[in-house]
Amino acid sequence: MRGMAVKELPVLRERGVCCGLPDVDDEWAEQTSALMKALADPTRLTMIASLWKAKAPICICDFTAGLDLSQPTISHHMSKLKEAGLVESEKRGIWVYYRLAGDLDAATRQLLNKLIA
Amino acid sequence: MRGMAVKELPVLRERGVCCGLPDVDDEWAEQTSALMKALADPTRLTMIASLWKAKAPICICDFTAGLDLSQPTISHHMSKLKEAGLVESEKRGIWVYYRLAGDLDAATRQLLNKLIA
DNA sequence: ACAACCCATCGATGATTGTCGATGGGTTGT
DNA sequence: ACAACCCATCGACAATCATCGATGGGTTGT
Repeated sequence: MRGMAVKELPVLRERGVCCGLPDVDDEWAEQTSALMKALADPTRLTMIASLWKAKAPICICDFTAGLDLSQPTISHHMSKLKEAGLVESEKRGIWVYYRLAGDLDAATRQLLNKLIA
Repeated sequence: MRGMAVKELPVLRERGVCCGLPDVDDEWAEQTSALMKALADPTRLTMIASLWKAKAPICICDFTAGLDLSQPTISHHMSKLKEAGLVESEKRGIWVYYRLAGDLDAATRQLLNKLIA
């Protein structure tokens, strides 16, 4: 049975004619790629993983102190995660705490679970 | 119990001092973000989803015909997926067929499963 | 041999992105 | 009131990226 599918690949085939592709929803692709973009950076992944593991809000000052990047850059990355709907923020005095968004849909949660755990 | 963690967020806190962040492996972040980058495009996501659903090799000419992009662009995207280790290619006559990589690790497979299904 | 076709690569271009310094609003302690 | 601190935003800059036209190697049918 090994390699059976490979053998069935047509060597002769009418030129200029395409068979159908499986249906893939454009909107799904657009939304999902937006989520992937939000996670397509080591710093943002580290932030998300930290919040995931901590299971508690984390002051952004801790990221600024712990990650080797400037404060505006840290703020910028967190802003992207917020824009993607992955995190929420809460101001306490002069500090701002971030946590995973409470209304994360189950699919995204399972995705992060596979990704991080 | 609701909101308990929030109430415990410190309003007073020694300035200039950071608590520890959860351990997040740098190498994990780097590798995972590379995978996310490969998936952070609607066209590439559509390609991966098509191959996933088809469970069979697909001629790249079908992508060129089905997706509204130039042939070099399609080739470029598929090349990125190949570089990321997500797909393999095989030449049959004048056609090139692509399929999901056979040596995809279980974690990546589960990830794609959550992502697509 | 030749024309037609598939596909990868190259070079160019406009858009997006990651990063930082500078700035300013908001809060706290003196 | 004032100084010190946290943080978001702005402007700038280099790097990366998505896209396309042009080109060329490889394959097939005439």
